Amino acid sequence: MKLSTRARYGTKALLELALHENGELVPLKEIAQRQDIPLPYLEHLISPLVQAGIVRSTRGIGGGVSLVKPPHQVVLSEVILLLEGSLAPVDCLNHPETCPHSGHCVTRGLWNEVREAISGVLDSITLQDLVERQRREDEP
Amino acid sequence: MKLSTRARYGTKALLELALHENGELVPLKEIAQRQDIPLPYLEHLISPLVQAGIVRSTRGIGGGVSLVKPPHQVVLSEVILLLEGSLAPVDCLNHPETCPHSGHCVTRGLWNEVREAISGVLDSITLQDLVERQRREDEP
DNA sequence: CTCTTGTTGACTATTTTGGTCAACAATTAA
DNA sequence: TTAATTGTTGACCAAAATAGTCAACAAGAG
Repeated sequence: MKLSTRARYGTKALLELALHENGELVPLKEIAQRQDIPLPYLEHLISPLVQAGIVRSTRGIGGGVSLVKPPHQVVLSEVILLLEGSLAPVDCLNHPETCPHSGHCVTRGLWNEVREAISGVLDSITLQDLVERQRREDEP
Repeated sequence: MKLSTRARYGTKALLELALHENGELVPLKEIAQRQDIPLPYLEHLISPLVQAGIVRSTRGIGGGVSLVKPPHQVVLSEVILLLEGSLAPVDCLNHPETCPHSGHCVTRGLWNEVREAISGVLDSITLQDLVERQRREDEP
């Protein structure tokens, strides 16, 4: 039940972007340094975020990446789903056909409740929430 | 964020035991067959459950395993914690010393909320609940 | 046109997971 | 007491997932 580094790194990278409010471009190199992420690995994490329309990018001098939407519109469930592939703790929730017992499996119902609990939390938190927590952490 | 087969198989095995109410001994071979678990693998899953006092075992002819406590006293969080090693989606929750930022990391707080959501569900469900769901599934 | 920065795909290394095998211990029945 | 049965343990192995690297390329800016 561990989160992959993709999800962890990706979340931290987006938080970093959200902290640069005005849609300012931030070079991947800077994100990599500030969040301790290997640059070539970060490049692979950013790519799906760009394709999903969460992040936009510009190349060349002064280039970098930034959020497309304001932080309060980026919900974490969307992010984790994208980076992790799924929020389900077992495959049979997304692909019932892979298990012959899906239709009448009691444990499957259990894992479904776990998934809903996870989604519930991640649906309710946005990048803006993380930004505010960070500010509270930094200043008082 | 996938559950290991250890946790999935283990839960199914315990449910199987809970369905044999009276503390009746069930051979591992039977559990393995009914739940589609490789027998030698199941043996390794049962072992920690025996050591944790959740299951007792008897060898020899007519031997097998059974629950130590009645199903309503076996909480799933205990089981999953045992088989999975942890309910935390990231290691830094259990071992803050492994990450230099633990003390002031915003994402860590987020993952902690996820863990609490998972625990909340698993704390509230016992083997007896699963048994009842199974009965409801079987009979009407 | 060259420097910088992002993009892509192939590749590799490491770790985790899932599973097997064999030797052994305990229990029961013949 | 011996043989069959069933659980126990530890070593071992294979496959898959994960994490990470490298190199070639594309596109902007000076």
